[in-house]
Amino acid sequence: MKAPIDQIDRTLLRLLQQDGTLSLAELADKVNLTTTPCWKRLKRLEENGILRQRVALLDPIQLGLSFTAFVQIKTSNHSKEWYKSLVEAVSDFPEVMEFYRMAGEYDYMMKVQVADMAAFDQFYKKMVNSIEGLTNVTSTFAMEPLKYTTALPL
Amino acid sequence: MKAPIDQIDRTLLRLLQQDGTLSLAELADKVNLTTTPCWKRLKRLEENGILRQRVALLDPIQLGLSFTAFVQIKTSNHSKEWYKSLVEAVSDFPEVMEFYRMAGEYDYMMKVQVADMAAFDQFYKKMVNSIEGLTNVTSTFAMEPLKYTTALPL
DNA sequence: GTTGAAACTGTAACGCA
DNA sequence: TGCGTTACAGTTTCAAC
Repeated sequence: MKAPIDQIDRTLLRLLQQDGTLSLAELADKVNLTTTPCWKRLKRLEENGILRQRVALLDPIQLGLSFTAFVQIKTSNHSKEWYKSLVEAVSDFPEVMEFYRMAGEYDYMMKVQVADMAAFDQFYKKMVNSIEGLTNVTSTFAMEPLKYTTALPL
Repeated sequence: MKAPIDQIDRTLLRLLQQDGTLSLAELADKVNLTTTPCWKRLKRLEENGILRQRVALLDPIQLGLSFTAFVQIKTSNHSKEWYKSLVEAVSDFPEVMEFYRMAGEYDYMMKVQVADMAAFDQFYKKMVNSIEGLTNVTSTFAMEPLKYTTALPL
């Protein structure tokens, strides 16, 4: 069940997180296997959830969603119930692309992707109004994206 | 050359950024087209760079890379040359998954993905030593990832 | 790890509105 | 110009070796 990941698996993962269109034959070739054993490895990686999903990445600029904001939150309520409702509420916003519970001064941080400042303002009001118990909310804005990758450093 | 994106295109993009394994026939079915026109739309979206790439998303936990840090940077050097060398140097670190020039107190922010605090410390030293002109570097750490998606809110 | 065969997919030429 | 029909080549999937 819990088969360890060897070098070949890692290479396959590295290749696929860079280019998900690689065919089985191409992948097999790059790791010096034939298609079947390569295919079995991929199946296993999918079953184990190491290969979580395959997705298309889109261009935020051409789609008019190039405004990135980071919202940091402080709260005085640290109960489990409040936490659960917060996570649910925030996760339901499609504009929130990342959300973390943080160490340090702020309790939570989220990355928000929207069209422009006006759209962010709308989002902000919507969010703050729908969540009780926030003692401090502060936003910072990205002026220019310099790097974005989904590839883990394997 | 610059064909506008209609509702069908948007639906295709929305579907593919959620699940990149959908076949042409499935996609065509969901937007009430046959495969050929659907295929032509996808080709056009790829050519225009709206559909930028297809990738596999991996599980950071199983790969032992579940430590997320945000590093914020201030600089006194705002020359173009320094900026260029900074962007290049930082982008070359595979641990840096996101990097932004920011408005507000800090000039730059990056998201760093590594194994653990020890690995982060190593990365931190490596980075700070390889970049001149940083007047202030501060790091905050994620204790728990609550949401992560690559899907733009279309 | 290999072979090979069946099912499915992507690709493109061709007509039709 | 955009869509549908059809056919062919390439790919994935998987059983048997």
